[in-house]
Order: sequence, then C-alpha cells, then structure tokens
Amino acid sequence: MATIYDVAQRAQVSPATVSRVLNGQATVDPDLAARVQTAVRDLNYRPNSVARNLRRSRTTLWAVIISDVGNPFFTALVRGVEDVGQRAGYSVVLCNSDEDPAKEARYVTAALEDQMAGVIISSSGRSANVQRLIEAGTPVVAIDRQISGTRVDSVLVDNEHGAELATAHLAEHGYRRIACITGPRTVSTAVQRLRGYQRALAAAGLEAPDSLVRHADFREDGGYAAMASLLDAGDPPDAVFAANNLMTVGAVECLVDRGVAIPAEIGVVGFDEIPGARLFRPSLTTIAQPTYELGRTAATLLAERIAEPDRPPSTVTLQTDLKIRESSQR
Amino acid sequence: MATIYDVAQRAQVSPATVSRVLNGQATVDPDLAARVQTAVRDLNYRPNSVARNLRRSRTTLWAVIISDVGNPFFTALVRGVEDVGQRAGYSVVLCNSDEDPAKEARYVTAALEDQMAGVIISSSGRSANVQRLIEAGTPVVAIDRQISGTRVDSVLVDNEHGAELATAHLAEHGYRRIACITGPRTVSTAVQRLRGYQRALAAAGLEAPDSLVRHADFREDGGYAAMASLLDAGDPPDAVFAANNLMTVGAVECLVDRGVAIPAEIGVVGFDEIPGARLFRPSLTTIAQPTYELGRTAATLLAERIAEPDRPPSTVTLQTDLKIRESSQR
DNA sequence: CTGTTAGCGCCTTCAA
DNA sequence: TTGAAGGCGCTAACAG
Repeated sequence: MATIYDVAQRAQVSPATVSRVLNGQATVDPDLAARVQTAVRDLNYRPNSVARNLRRSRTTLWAVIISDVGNPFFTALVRGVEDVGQRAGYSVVLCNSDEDPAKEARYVTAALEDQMAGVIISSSGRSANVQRLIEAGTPVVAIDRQISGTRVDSVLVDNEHGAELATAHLAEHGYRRIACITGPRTVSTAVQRLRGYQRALAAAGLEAPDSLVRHADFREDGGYAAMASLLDAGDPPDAVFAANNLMTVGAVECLVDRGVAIPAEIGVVGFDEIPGARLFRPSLTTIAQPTYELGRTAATLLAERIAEPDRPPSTVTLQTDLKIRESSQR
Repeated sequence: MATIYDVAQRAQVSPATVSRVLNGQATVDPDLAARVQTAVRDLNYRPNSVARNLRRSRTTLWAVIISDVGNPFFTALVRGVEDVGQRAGYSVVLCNSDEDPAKEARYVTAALEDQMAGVIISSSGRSANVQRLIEAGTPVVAIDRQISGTRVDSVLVDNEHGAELATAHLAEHGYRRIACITGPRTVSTAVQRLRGYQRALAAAGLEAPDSLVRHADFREDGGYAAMASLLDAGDPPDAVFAANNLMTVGAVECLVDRGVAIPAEIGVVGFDEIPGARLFRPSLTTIAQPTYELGRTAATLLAERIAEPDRPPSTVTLQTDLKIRESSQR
C-alpha cells in the first residue's frame, strides 16, 4: 500500500501538505493541492485510518451491545443507531451479549482496548460493565434498559405505563384472571413492565397473586414454557400479558398447539410490536415501541456527549402506543 | 490511560518484557511475569489495540455489508457471522447498503481505510466494489448473492432449484396462472429465482407471459405494490410466487386488504422463511433457507482465507427446503 | 503557506 | 532470557 510519503514524493511536496489537502484543514496553494490530488489518484492512495486513529487518539467506531440482533426489536434499534452514526462518520460494531454478563464484559473490554469512540448498551443487568466504561472516560448511552446506581445518558421507553395500558385494556374487555409473563429479574424492563401490570390490576380491583406471574428469558421458547406452566397450574388465567415480542409469539404458539381459543378463552396482549402482527391468527394486540427512534435518539445523544463530554447526563423517555387488534377482545 | 511503559516502570522491567508477558510469546522468567501481571492489575492497564494494529499492520475487524439488517434473513446471517467471528477473535462491523451501490462503495472504502481483516458482502449488483477489495488484497467472501466475473469465495443457496420447487408445488395444487414477484434485475438472487420459476412453468406445460412477472425492490411495500399491480392487470393470476420474505408479507397484506381469499382464490408461496409464518392467517408456505448456517459458513471461509490467502477460491452452495403450509393448498 | 520533526503505543528484530 | 531501539503511517507543533 502506498503511504502518505509516496504521495508526497510524487507530488513534490511534504507529507504535511498531503495531510492538509486530505483533511481540508489549513489553506493550501491550489497548485499544490491539485498535484496532491493527482498523485493520490495515480497511486490509488487511501489513508490508513489505523495510523490516523493512533495519532489522533480517537477512532470512528461505536459499539452497540445488545442481547440479540435476532430480535426484531434490537434490529430496528441498531438500524436507527447505524443511520445516525453513519451520517456522523461512525461505523457500528455489533455485539450480541445473549443476556450473558460475562459476554457483555468481554465486549466492554474490547471496546476499551479498541479505543472505541462510544458505546450504546442495553445491559443485561449488572451495572459494573457500564461503570468500567465511564471510569475509562468512554462515552456511553444506555438504551432500552436502565443502569442502576450510575448517572449515564439514557434512552428508555415508559415501560410501566405501557404495561399498565396493556393490562387495563384486558381488564376493560372483561378478563379477570390476567397473567403476566415477564423477563429476567435482573433486567429493568422486565421489572418495570411487571410493576405496570400490577398497578393496573390494583386499579381495576383485580387480584394479582404470584401464581399468575412467570419470569422467563425474553425468548420465544421461554414464553412458550411459561404459557404452558400457567395453563397447567391449578387455576389457569383467562388472559395473559407478555412482556416482550418473542415471548408473546411463544405464548401464542403454545395456545395454538393446545387448541386454546384466542381471544375467546384467553386474551393476549404483547409488549413490543411484532412484525406481521396484523397477519397473525388472530391478529395480536400489542404495545408498540418507537424502536427505530430509540436507536436514533441514543445515537444522537452519543454524538452530543462525544462533542461535549462534560455536560450533565440526560434521560429521554419515549412513549408507547397500544395497538388494539383481535387477540384481546372477546 | 496507562501505557506499556507505565507497566514496565512499575514492574521494573523493559516494555519488551511486558509485551512478551501479555502476548504469551517467548518464555519469560516467572518472577518477572508475576511482577508484570501485578503491575497490569494495579494500573488497570489495557493494551491499546490501535497501536498494536498499526504495528502489526492487521486488525481484528470484519465488515459485513448487507442491504438491510431490518430484514430477518440478513439478521440471521449476521448472527451466524458474528458467532463464528467472535470465537476467532474478530468483531463485526455492520454495514447496511440499502441496495444502493454508492452506499456500498462508501463502506468498501471504509473497510479499506480501516484495514479491516476481511469483508463479507451481499452485493447490490455491480462487481466493481468487490473488485476493489480483491485488488487491495483484502479477504472477501460473497454471501447470498453471486459476484459475476470475479473469482471469489462464495456461500450461496440453490436459488433456481428453490424457486422451481415453489412454483412446481403451486402447479401441482392446480394453480394455472402463476405469477412471480421477483427482485431487482441487478441482483443475482432475483434473476435466479425468476429463472427457476420459469423453468418450473415450462416443465408443467404452463405459460409464462411477461405480464405475470413483476420486478420489485425486495421490500414489503414493493411486494404490496407488485401484488396490487398484478390484481389490477387484465387477467389476474390465481397464484403468486414471491421471491423473498418481505415481498411475500407485502403481497399477502395486499391480498388481505382487498379481501382476496388465500389459498382459495390465490395461492401463495414465498422464498425465504418468515418469522411466525406458522401463526399467519393463513399460514404461509415458504422455501426455507439455512440463513444462520449461511453466515457461519461465510465466516468460516473468511477465516480460512485470512489464514491461507493464496488458496483457490471456493463456492459453497446450500440447499433450500419447501415448507408446505396452508397458503398454497386449495 | 509550506516543510521539518517528533511522537501516538506497541511489537520485534537485534544484540547482549 | 532480557533490554535497547527502530519504525508501523499519520498528524500537529513549530519553524521558516
């Protein structure tokens, strides 16, 4: 590969001048600039950004740490981050943690070693990983999931309110034994959605026994198993609120497999939109989140923090939207 | 940040020794090694991989260039790449080209400038971008879509055969005017799937007039519009083969909106599996592709090429699988 | 406006 | 087995 010295030599100028031309910094004599441009083309020269990054001691990479890019929720979010990042000159490194704090920790280490310009993280629980980033001075934005005990830029949705809407909606449609399939106890969204569910039940004067609550893993199989467990329990529910998209699909699959009629025998509302929810049988009522916007907002916050590292952290909370379809109305 | 010199000083050794300890290269006196380890911990030292990469003139990044991570097909594929890559010590940089060759070119430039260790690309048509990578000596693997006129490691599926299966299946179920919604003319998969469709029609002794073929953009809206256009044409089809997942969903939405009964009035088969296809109304018959395996295979090929740059390029073709469900059987 | 020079942090020969 | 030293390619002071 040609280096900046090769270009300089061919253009009969100094490497510094080549650098200036390429970076459009200081003003350079048009003649020299033209010679440089020609030499660049002739040699098919491309600046080596590794060297540039070392010299400038900064990079143009963002890490996005999520639990699973296979989940359309995170997909849309990543897409939002990438669109904003690309425009600002950053590339996005994808990190699937699989809800495993150890794997998450490895990615944080990598982000640190690679001197990444920033990190957007939907953390699988422990705040220690985020702490390490902050201590190292790496700009961080928490997305979707809150970081406890640490002040950090955050982009969240109003989970509790969304869950409340979903549950209240079921209560209004006459369901009385409303169950909840939520996520892992360590994940803030799971806790908040459970709380919203409980609040709505209390407001509707309905009971909320622990026997109607399941903690699953935010995955399809987990939703399936949780639904099965609810059906097999002594006094099965007549409705279920599932706290994320994949678990909703799993729960519905379980109901279909067992021949339980939706919404006649069991009403269903899911948190987070499901691609094609409209074409499901029956179509699924969901709490829609602004996923793409979530990503865009986080990326914007990250860019701002990089530009202005000392400003106080801010939290943006986006709203959810109840999409009423067939699965919740009998 | 602490540097290797800080560690050396604290451990009373030379930077070279620290480097040796950290990289497990040459044998180092256990006493010294222990001192180094302690110093590393005390200073919370992390090697700067930007500097390391410059020195070694290689990086641990792979670019994965796809058209849209919002498409579950690419999501699964990326996931496969990341799982293999991570195990081999590589991080994955996500690049959405949006089927735009210019955007794709920008990512190729970035991959070149960032000295990426390798690129996995599902190219939006022109082979020039791949050519640039090859000329620069960057290891490349083509995935999903073929690169014409260039010998390059490739991981593909048997598109023509898959499309043939889909179309023959419709013919066997008594459909006679079978339409095809395929992708852009520049994309190899679109061309091959169209060819498979035509072959199957010929084999079944059915006509294949151009009026039954639409070229859309591989997206949901495109599928919707293409379906609408087919319905509005003089002599509408009694079945449709849609050449990718999102267009299938779009086509079905169009049929639902217009009250056209599936599979009674129109039979539907889609290429590529759709998450939740089983829960759709009606459930959708599809040609399933081994998406995750596609990604894993490409990543494995890339790792092998990096290890052995001069070996001849190889092409792996994976098979598809017809998943018969309700939408194609009247 | 342009060139010279030093050094970002690390690894790796080379010599001891 | 260990240390000294050079240089990966680039940019940013500093001179001129």
